[in-house]
Amino acid sequence: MASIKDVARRSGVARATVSRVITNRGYVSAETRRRVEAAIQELNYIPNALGPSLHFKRTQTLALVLPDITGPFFGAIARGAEDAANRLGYHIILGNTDESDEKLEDYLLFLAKKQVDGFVFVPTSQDVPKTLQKHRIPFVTVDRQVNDDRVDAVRADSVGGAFQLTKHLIELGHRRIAVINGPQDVSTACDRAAGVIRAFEAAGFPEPPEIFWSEWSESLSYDRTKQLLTTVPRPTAIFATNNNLFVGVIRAIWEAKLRVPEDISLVGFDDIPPVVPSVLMEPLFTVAVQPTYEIGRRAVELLVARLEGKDADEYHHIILPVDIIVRKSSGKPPDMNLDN
Amino acid sequence: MASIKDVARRSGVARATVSRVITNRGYVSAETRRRVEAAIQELNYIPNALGPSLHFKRTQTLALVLPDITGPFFGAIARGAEDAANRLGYHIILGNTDESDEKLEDYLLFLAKKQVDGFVFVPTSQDVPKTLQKHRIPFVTVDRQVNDDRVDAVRADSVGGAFQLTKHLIELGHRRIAVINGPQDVSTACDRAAGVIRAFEAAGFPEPPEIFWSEWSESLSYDRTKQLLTTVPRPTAIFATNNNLFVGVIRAIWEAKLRVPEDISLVGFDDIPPVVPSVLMEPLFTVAVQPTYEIGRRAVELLVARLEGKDADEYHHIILPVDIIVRKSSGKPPDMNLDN
DNA sequence: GCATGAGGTCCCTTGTAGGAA
DNA sequence: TTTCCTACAAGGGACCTCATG
Repeated sequence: MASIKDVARRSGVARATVSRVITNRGYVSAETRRRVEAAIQELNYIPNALGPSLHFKRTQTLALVLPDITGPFFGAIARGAEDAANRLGYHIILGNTDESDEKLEDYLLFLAKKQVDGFVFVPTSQDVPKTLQKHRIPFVTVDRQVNDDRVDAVRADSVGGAFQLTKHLIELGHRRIAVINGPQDVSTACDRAAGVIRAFEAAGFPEPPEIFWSEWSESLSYDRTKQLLTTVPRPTAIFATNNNLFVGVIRAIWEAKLRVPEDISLVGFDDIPPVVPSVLMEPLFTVAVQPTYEIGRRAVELLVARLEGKDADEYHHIILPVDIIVRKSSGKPPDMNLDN
Repeated sequence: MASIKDVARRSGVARATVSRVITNRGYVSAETRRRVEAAIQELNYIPNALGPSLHFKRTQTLALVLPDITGPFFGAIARGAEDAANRLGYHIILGNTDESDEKLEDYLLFLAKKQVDGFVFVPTSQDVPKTLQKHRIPFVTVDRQVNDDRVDAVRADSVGGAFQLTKHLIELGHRRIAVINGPQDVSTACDRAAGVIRAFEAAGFPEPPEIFWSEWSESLSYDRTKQLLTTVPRPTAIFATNNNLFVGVIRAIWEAKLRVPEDISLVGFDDIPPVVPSVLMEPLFTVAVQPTYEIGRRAVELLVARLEGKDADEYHHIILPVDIIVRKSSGKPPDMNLDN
């Protein structure tokens, strides 16, 4: 690989002059510039970015570490992040944690060694990872919160989304609403539970609804829902707090041959991916949709702003609104007349 | 950020000694090692990988450049690639091209400056990108072919998949099969057309089926299918050669209120993502499924093998088999009795 | 003031050569 | 001789100072 030295020799100038040509700084005569550019062509010279990185202590590289790039939710976040990074002159290194704390710490450490300028990551626990804490590397959390306010964070309004969905069910007349939720140590699950509870309080109900905590797992959700359908009286509506859980619920409902929404109403967080047009799905699902692409985009923008020293002392929590899309999976409860 | 120099000063030894402690090479007394390790702790020292990268001309970083990380096909490829890279001690920088030649070249050039060790990319045209050709940077193409055999490549068996699907339709009795295909300058589209033609030849039919070339676009596929349904006699089966096209076909069929497979049979390349369990979809689709995760994994393994100098003169074309999953969207043609 | 060259320093780490105990 | 450690160069580039036309 040709280096700046080779170009200098070939064009008969000093290294500094080549540097001046490339960076477009300082005085360079037209003739010299021509000769240098010719040498660059002939040698197929590509400037080595490691030099400047070493010099400026900047690699123009960010790390994006999330549970799993496969799937529409984190996939779209990644795309939003990559687009923003690209626009701002950065590149993105990707890491998948599969929700493992250990894997997350591994990535953080290795990528810190590689001198990435900052991290965008989805927390796998409530704690700020040690590596970041110890080494004061800039970062932005996405999707989930950590138990420290002095961080930059971008996430969707889980509380609001859950509140709206629940309010929607309540307004339709539902009282026995079951919530199939994620793990208790993940902030999005807690927030969605909080939104449900708030909606019940706002409606003046004395008792909060039953909330089932587990993993973000389709099969656990399926099992739980099957069990739930045997209780008497049966819930008139089920709220699944993410995509995976929702699928488990749907499967169980389908198998029980219940009609939606005539026998039971369903609402969920995160939309069904649009690959299969919704026209194919009966019923069409009422959901809260998170602005995934925006989450990724805003996270990178926030991180880059911090890297460039804006608002050095302030921490930003960006909470993006979710869209409530009311479709056909939610309707009046079957026992409305009995209930009231 | 503390550097090796700071550690050396703090522990009262030379830089090289610190290096020996870190890399576990050469002679270091137990006492010196202890002192150095203490200093590393106290200073929160993280070795800067830019140093070794400069020295060894290796960054342990690969680039993955594909059309769009969003969506199940490239998403799974990315995951397979990242897992393999991680296992082999590499990291992955991600780029999205949106099928643009220009964006692809941009990424290649910028990432070459960053000294990535090699590229895995999805070609956006039949030509090997200039940057790679000129600078002899190792690379592996995935999914699509380029018009040069002297490259490493990993892809699924499009010809075979299309052959099998078509054969399946022919065996069911179909003769008027329409193929909704991608652009003529993308190898996967050509290969799938070739597979269809080969199946017709194998069956001893004099005429090949009608193949409609366009973009990988849902809406174009939708338009084309609507038009197609007005022809007399109507095709008895449609083969959509990728996911997007398939969705367009399905939409058009749905709107025309045709029954599948009673009125018309449908087969497609790439499965519908499993987020919505197939139990929800009527009918269940007959498809050729590509081993996406494997494609990504094998591509990175192949690239790393080349980087490490194995088989320096040989080029590997890895063609992975596709799974034909026969479900309910394909059946006997409605006019079977008339036709025969 | 303009245009360049020469030379050095810095960024960080590693490998080699060689000195000292 | 063996063990332990230091000094130096190299790797690629940016930038700065001086000096010289």
